[in-house]
Amino acid sequence: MSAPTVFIVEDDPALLRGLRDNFIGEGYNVRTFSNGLRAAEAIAATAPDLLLLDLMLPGKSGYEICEAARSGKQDFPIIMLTARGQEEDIVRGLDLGADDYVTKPFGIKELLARVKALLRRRSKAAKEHRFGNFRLDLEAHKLFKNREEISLTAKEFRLLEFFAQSTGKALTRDRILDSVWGNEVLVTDRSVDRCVTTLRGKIEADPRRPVHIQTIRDIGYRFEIE
Amino acid sequence: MSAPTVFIVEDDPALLRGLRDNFIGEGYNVRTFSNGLRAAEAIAATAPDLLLLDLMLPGKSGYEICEAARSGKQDFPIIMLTARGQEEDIVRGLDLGADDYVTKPFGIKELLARVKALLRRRSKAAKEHRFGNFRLDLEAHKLFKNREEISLTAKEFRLLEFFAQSTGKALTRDRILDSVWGNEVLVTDRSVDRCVTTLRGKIEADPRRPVHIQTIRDIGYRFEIE
DNA sequence: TAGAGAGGTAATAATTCGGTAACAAACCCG
DNA sequence: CGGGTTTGTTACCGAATTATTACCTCTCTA
Repeated sequence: MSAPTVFIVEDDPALLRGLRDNFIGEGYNVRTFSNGLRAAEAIAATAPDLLLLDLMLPGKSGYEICEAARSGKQDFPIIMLTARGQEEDIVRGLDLGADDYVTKPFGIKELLARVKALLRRRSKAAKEHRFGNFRLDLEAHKLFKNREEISLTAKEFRLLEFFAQSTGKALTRDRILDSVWGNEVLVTDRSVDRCVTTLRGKIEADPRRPVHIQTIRDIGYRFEIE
Repeated sequence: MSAPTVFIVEDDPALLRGLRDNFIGEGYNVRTFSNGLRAAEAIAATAPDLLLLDLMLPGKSGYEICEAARSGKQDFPIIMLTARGQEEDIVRGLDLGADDYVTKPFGIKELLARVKALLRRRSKAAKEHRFGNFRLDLEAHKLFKNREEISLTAKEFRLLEFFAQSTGKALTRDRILDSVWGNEVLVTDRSVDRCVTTLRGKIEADPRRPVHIQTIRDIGYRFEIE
């Protein structure tokens, strides 16, 4: 797993350098910007894993960047940097979808801790899914029941992965086909059913009474952790 | 949609009262605790939507509460309250799974903004309708009476959804047929009645005296929250 | 208070939907 | 190529849902 990429947007050169050095020292990949417009472009091109954002910026305000980032498909955590006492700014920033903020002057340790917490939250979920006494390891591309490995075909794996990341939500067959089968146009609804059947055979104690993959008649399926 | 419930754990009585008043003023449901043990019990019994947690507590430390809450199945945001300058505490708290912290003394507006941001993040996805002590979860495609799930057929669900999003309005059978049945032209008015009957059986305490689905003679029906 | 019209509902019938077995096509290895 | 595996399709069955019919009840009005 490669180090997370952090974008830092800050117009005070001294502070920017200090931040960069510290983050690099912690092993992050860092890109720095002192201009809001540039930052916005870069973000649009490739989303960072986390954004550290000064609110007062030349070029484009932190608010705009924050808003733009949130309105798109990208979803990465944002930490705002503000001067002390700008409560209104804070409220507005959090309203726009920032995840956290730090007031200047701040302790670097505190900031690094917050960054770490946000990144951990994020990445923890991405590596594996747990349900019942199963563990779906996305990195290894394997499913375990307790310690024992259960072999899955590629389709089954992708279906299960999709289910797991949509836990608790009703999913129509169309939605499932879109996400799991993609644009292989030639596929019927019943293919989903069939794949569900085989999956159930592997992960349900009693496939007649499924616990994890529940069918919602007339709608589709819903995956439950237990 | 009912107000979120916030638990506040704080041993300074003056501060606790101030917090409670402010949160109630914002329309939250509030439960306060000055003792860690009590708080932990209450949390185990019913999870709040958000927890405001002082770290230094009699009975049981904030860390323990935080850890316990995180290790269980419950997943609600936690905001820690700390005295200024306890950076180590902050790091540890965030590591244990807290989502945010505020250092005392803090501005109440700032705190409220953080609370709002965390709750919004959480509830963003959860589309639902509430009425009486029912909750219709559109995403999961489930109906709950308090904690208990009530099973609905697809038609019943769509009918109820339509009712819920037209709360308080008189609805003719034609209108209902259009919206819920769509263009399946072959359907009689009485099918609506029939479906209403079964729905009433599931959500009305006394179906003879319906509270939620009221009939308007000569017109149709009207859905009421209570 | 009787009668008419409207809604409620039980019973029944029709229909639709999902599960799955069996077969076929595609794919993937060597 | 050729066997094995995966994946998709078809067809059929059983179960659940849903519509209809018919009858009953209630309410409003004259």
